[in-house]
Amino acid sequence: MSPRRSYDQYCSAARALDAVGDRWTLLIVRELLAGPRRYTDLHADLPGVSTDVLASRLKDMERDGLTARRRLPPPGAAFVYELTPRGRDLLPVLQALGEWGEGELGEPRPTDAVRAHWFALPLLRALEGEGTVEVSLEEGVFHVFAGARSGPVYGDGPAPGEPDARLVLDSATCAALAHGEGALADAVRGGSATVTGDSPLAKSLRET
Amino acid sequence: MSPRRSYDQYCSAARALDAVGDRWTLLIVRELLAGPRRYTDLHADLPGVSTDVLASRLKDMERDGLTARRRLPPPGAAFVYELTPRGRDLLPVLQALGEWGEGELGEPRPTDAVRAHWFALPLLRALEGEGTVEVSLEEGVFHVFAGARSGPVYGDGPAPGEPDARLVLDSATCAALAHGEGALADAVRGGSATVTGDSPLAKSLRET
DNA sequence: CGGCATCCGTGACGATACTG
DNA sequence: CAGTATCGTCACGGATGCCG
Repeated sequence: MSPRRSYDQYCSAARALDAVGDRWTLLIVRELLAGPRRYTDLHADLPGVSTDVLASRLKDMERDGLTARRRLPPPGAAFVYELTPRGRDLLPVLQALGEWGEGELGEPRPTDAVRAHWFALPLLRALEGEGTVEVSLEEGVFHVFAGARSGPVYGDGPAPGEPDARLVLDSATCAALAHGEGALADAVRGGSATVTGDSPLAKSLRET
Repeated sequence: MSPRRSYDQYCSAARALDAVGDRWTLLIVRELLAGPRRYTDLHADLPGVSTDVLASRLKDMERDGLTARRRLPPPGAAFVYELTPRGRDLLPVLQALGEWGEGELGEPRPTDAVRAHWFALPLLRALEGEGTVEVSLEEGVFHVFAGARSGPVYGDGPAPGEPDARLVLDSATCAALAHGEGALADAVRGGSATVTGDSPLAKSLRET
């Protein structure tokens, strides 16, 4: 079960760490920000987590109101885990961590796992406006819902329906995007990125 | 030593958790945001941490560039630990955690430790402008440096020198401040808070 | 006395195997 | 597919000891 080991400090940050400070918990939230996921999918996208720890965390998170367990309607009646609004509110925490962590990211190490939708978190900060953007990296395709107020924040694979903009670039450019001003415009000019679409969002992307 | 257990994921949030995801690490950062502290002071303000874990975390954090160990000039030549700029950049992470954690804070539990300067983190977000504010709670006195770009972000005890504003309130009001609009103005009107000072910062406090 | 290092019991973690 | 069971290992928390 969860932190029966509380810090026992009357401090909101310590209370937050009581709930999400355990190993893997925030990474599970990162996965669920992509929408409802099955146990096996979570396990596949969290290399290194053991089955019992994943099961234990999911129980804790449900008890603490971060996630809900729901049975999918047939066919394919499986269980999925999804974030509650309270759990979704952890997005700023993950963004702050991600922003800080970009300073340590560097090049991928040989031992590093990579998933395309992990680039969604830093990309989200760089996006102004609202709309759906589909992003194609060599590592795979994902999509982000900029400005979404409920439901998934991003997702794996192509966007459901026609996106407001399509982005084709390499992962290095995608990582650089979160950092700088004009990085995308420069990348487009340099040929290492392509923006497709005529929505306001696509236009603003070309100018950023 | 530190996370010899890396998540091994090419993701900036996971990298951040590699560095600061260990138990106690972020709470040590919270303490050091108040300025340089000695080992014994850290141990006193982090009830529950064992001596060896504290020593180990401080070593890890120094190795990872989050903190520096410095010898104080005589008299009283002791070692102090302080944040590097890189470590200070974790402030947004702690603020995001603190903001989220306020939803779980509630009333102090009998087992909870309390330190006055733990209220500085949520208060900082509520402060517009720049300047020094001295805050007096029943639990003690602390001060915050709003808009500080280097050096400590807050501190225990009275402000060094004359603050731009003085605040007298109870901890419940202080906790409520971070949440709402006009909370401080209402508290002043209701008599549960007092603002002293004629600086622009004090004026803006009275109006917020 | 401040600043750790050592020892020890308990619990959390990671890997594998197994079951409904 | 979705976990539970088992087990070895390591991290944590508490106490105590050492050393300047």
